[in-house]
Amino acid sequence: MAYEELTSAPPDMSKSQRAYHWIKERIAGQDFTPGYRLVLRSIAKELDMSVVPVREAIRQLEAEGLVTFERNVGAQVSMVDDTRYRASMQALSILESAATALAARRLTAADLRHAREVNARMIESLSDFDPSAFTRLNQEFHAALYQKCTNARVLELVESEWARLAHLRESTFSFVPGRARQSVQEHEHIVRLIESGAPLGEIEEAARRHRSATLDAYLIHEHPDETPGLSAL
Amino acid sequence: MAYEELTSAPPDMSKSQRAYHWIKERIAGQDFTPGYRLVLRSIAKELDMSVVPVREAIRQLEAEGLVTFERNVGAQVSMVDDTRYRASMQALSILESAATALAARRLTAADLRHAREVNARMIESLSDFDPSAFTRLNQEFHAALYQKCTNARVLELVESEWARLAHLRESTFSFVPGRARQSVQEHEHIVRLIESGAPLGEIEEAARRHRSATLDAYLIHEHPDETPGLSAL
DNA sequence: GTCGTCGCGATGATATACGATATGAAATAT
DNA sequence: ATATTTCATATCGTATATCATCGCGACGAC
Repeated sequence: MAYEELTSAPPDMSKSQRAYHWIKERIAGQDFTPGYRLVLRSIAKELDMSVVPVREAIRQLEAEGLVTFERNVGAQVSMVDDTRYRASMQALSILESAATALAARRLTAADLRHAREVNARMIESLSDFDPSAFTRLNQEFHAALYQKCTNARVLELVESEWARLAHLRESTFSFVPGRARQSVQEHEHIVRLIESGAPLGEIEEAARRHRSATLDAYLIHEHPDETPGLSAL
Repeated sequence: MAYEELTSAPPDMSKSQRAYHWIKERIAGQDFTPGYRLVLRSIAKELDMSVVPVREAIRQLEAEGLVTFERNVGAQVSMVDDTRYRASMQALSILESAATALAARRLTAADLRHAREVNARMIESLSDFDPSAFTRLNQEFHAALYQKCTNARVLELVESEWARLAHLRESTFSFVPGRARQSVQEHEHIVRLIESGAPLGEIEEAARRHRSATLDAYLIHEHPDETPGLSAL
């Protein structure tokens, strides 16, 4: 295991919280991939603490859905079968579009400029064949739009859902030819709607359609046999 | 503390899970009201176990937002200030309306009949001046509509948000004169929409408007000074 | 050769013990 | 009289130790 103290230290952090963040980062960073077994004693040893704080950390992660715990067997990074992936995506779609609408009226000209700039860099990342950058920028773009959501709880839910999908962020766009470019156009469309002061309902609908289209593209590409339109709504 | 073994026992349940459910029920049942301090030792003693499982349980509840933990101080049932209450209500509104739409096509004639029956009992509870029954039936009605939601994740989120609001279930309807009756009518309207195979978008919108109206009624009644329409969307 | 059983090692689950920290009340100084 | 310090107590945080359970492989019976 290469890096160690990257998480460095808010020195006043309980061990259980340190464990929590450490594991979470490892999952997000794909060091621990779905199915990876989290062994209490090993992690405790690695972090130089006892097993109790580690247990707590893992329980928290379980409550967030990143980790699955089976009694007397142990914990592992959540497997994401296709059904769950779709479900989570749709939940994210519902929540994020609402958050975007709730944030729309608060976005300043500067915010919109920033969003457009990110979107422009997404186009560059396409020419550079850099899917990883594309994914990162995509998240940044969306965050820019929903960040100022007036409803703190909805914001929390959106971010928690994002975290849950983190391990497979990479996979979506790169697989579906043409979808990325279309996505960038839809982004511009949403920005225009916000800019023009369109009704919130319209903004929400556009944001949701955008996510649904992504999911549909994925589904059609991965499961051409199934009836499409699963992401209806 | 009066009752004890109501939770009775799936006898094969880990102590930490037992603690988890026990505390959760107490919160839902208003034995532990917001602000109540959860003392590890006391709970452990009460449940005849050590503090470790109790800690774990409380951490889980914290992750769900029912409990707040402060380091070296302890845990207490989450305070719900007004801002949070509204935020959670709105989140519920967004999620539940989506869940209802996602369930609509799966509801059978029997399901709809059941929903109507519950709604009828709500009217009775009004003549009986039984707000507690009204509240319970209200939840039952809504559950009947969203229960068959095709998206398991969205269903989870809805129920988690419900739990989070559980401690103040009682308070909403009884306070706002006339709202209850109007609510029952809106219920009937939603059932009709589902029955007639209306577009999902329309069903979702109706369900959301229904919840928003409830929240608005509450806000106007409790905070007549503020600008209404906060629940916009 | 296959199936079942027994036992051992790995790992989780829980208990107990001790140290750390916060909170509030009493004591003291100004 | 008030502010500040001290100290006692309640409570949490973590480590260590023990018990329970699971999974797997060896062995033996059929």
